[in-house]
Amino acid sequence: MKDSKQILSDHKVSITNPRILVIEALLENNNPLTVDELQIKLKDKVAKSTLYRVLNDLKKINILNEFTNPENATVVELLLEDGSHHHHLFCSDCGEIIDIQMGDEFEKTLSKEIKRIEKKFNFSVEDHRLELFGKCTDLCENCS
Amino acid sequence: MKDSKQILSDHKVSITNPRILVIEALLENNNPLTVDELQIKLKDKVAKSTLYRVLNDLKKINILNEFTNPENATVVELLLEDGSHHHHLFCSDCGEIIDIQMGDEFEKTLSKEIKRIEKKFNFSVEDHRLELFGKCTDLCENCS
DNA sequence: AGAATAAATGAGAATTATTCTCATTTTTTA
DNA sequence: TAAAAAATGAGAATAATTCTCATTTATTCT
Repeated sequence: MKDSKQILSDHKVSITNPRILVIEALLENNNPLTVDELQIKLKDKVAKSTLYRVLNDLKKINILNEFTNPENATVVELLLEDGSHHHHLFCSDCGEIIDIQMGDEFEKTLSKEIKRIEKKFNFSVEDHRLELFGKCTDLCENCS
Repeated sequence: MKDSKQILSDHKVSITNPRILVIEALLENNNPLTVDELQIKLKDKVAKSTLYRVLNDLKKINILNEFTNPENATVVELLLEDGSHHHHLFCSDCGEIIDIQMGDEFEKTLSKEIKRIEKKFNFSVEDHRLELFGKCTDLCENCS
């Protein structure tokens, strides 16, 4: 597992306990967590206000990805290596969020389409996000 | 323009002034609106609590699509015809949100990938959403 | 059409998520 | 290791959304 202190010093921000704990909580999970879930994991270790502040700090140094689940709750995940472009799969039964990688063919076709959209709307597209919604069929204990 | 009363009666819900006003406000715009923008449009016509209630009513009858913009503000749009599958393009300068249609090739490649993902994660994928983020290059008056 | 019933509304209170304030503590600087 | 700078915790403040309940509006049933 990556070293949270190293991550912080690499990004030239001070190394504090709350930051270490938040990063470690996020590293423990392979998949994204809602702020709620994170709060529970860090109960009695990091104050709520500090948790939000630390999340904003991590956003500022560009190692935190923030988005919302289908219920519009905020979800966060660490983004450590640049080469890890991925998307998300949401289960509407148990709420689990899974990181997925799409094949090269998909990303290539998407790039082509993006070029078309850029011309059509005179836009410069800098990033994209794909979300898949469904149900995890009887794999997980939450889904009866 | 579609008739808001017709829409409501088609869905067997009672026809009330606030509902008509909300639907008309949404019909006026071709593109999605944040709840904020909608609130401003309906100022002094529909109470805030009623606006939220009506939005929930429209969600229940499946004619409202709700999502969030990159700042996590809630965005809504009417979904009237079933055949209008589309995605969204967000401008980070002016906040505009534009409906976009992707070409057939893209949607076909995506379907293939989705099948692969379904097998890999033992999931049943029911829906998907693609979001593109960028800047509208000097087309709109908000973007200097 | 009109009375009775059911549903929806408005105003503001309650709730929830997030940000802010400020006195204290921790980290960094040198 | 002392001084300066930055971060923290606790709770207050703010913002978005939902809830409550008395009143109004729409629907149903003759």
